[in-house]
Amino acid sequence: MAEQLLATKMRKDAPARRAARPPVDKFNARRVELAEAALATLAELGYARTSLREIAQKSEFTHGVLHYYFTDKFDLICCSVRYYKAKCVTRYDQITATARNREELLEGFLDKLGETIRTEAHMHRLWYDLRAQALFEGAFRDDVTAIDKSLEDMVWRIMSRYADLGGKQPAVSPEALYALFDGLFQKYLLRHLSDDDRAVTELQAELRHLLPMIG
Amino acid sequence: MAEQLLATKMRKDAPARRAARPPVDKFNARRVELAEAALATLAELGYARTSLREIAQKSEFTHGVLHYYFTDKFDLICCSVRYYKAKCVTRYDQITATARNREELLEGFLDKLGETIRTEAHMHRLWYDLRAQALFEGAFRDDVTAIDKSLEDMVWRIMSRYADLGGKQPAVSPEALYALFDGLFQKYLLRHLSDDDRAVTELQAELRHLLPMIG
DNA sequence: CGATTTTCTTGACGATTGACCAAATTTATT
DNA sequence: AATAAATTTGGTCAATCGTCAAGAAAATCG
Repeated sequence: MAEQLLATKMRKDAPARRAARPPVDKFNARRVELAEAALATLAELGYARTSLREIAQKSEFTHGVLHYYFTDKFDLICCSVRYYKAKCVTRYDQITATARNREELLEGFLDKLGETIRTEAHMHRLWYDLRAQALFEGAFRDDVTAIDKSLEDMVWRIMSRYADLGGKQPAVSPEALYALFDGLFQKYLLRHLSDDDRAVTELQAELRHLLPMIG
Repeated sequence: MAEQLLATKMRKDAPARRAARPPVDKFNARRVELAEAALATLAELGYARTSLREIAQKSEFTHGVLHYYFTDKFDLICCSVRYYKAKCVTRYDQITATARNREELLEGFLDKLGETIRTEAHMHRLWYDLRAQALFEGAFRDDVTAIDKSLEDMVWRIMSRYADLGGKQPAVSPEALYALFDGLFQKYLLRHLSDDDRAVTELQAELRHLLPMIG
């Protein structure tokens, strides 16, 4: 899972012993544990109201330990964002790989989409929050851009397979397709979080109507 | 311009004299003035780092006056958001009304689009920031949803006219069209703010290729 | 077991925040 | 001009922020 990318802070004595086996990435394991607490806090409160003390409270440690594992708040949040990425981009791969016809792929995709918007709405809103922060804070831009690309690829894999199962080619570019999906998802996520019970169903209906037109 | 919508706080003696002519909305005029300062601050710093003192510093007043015209920070920001709306949604109406053929409309639209993303990038990123905040803070949701609808209508007016000039009908729903435009704009705005000089040109190229396919 | 290192807690710091208020000032009314 | 009302100032308040350092606790090792 490319833990190496998460290690932006090194323990002081790391270079001394390179082959020390068991505790090699106990350090990084704890970083990931704290990053998870950070993600949970960010998803609940949003970037603007997330403090280090709140994050620590969601973990099993006190606030001081965050500065032992991370150089500062940016380091922690960037680590969280990178960790977040890995959990998202393979969400539909199983369906894409196993679906045997267009119907199966479409309905499998819409099911999974509905499930994630219902059960992980807070994580999705966090993504849109962080992407907006990247418009202001340059420190987030590389990570956000990379995640955007991963999501674009993910959407393209689904659409390519869908078109392929119909012997067609997608009628739009990968970036236009992702823009469309992303824009729709964002809109219906807001409706869902506003307690609109029809939001998920109508998003699925919109996509069910849209996909056959695209590929 | 429906200033009434901006008046969420009333002066104490307002009900006493209804027909008092000149100072009727001097109160609201100052609210708007402060809302403009708030918008400028939000566009520069983002929601997360915008404080009342920073806003006051961008105005010609001190921070205490904000609590004279607004009940609290939410009241001020909501007022700013409503004020923001009026400035955006008519941006392309002139071109839509005067264009005499598809080419003229398309190029006029793309010109205006390029101009606004270049000169008003900070205001655009503020919009995406506030829309993300609405995912967390219910107090923003009604205003954000209303603005989203206004923007959807704006995009639909352009597309309808464009299709009409070609004797066609738009091939997608208004919401799908807006989702597509919004998603693309958001992506290229990030690129533009990341000092990617090709961002605006490539956004225009993408849309130049896309519009003829839609209507 | 004792020594050493790693990990974690605790409390403090300077700065900043939104909110609030009394007094000073300006503007309008009589 | 005198009075009243509206507006603005500037300071205070309690709360909270990120950061840091000193030392307790736990783990590791000779």
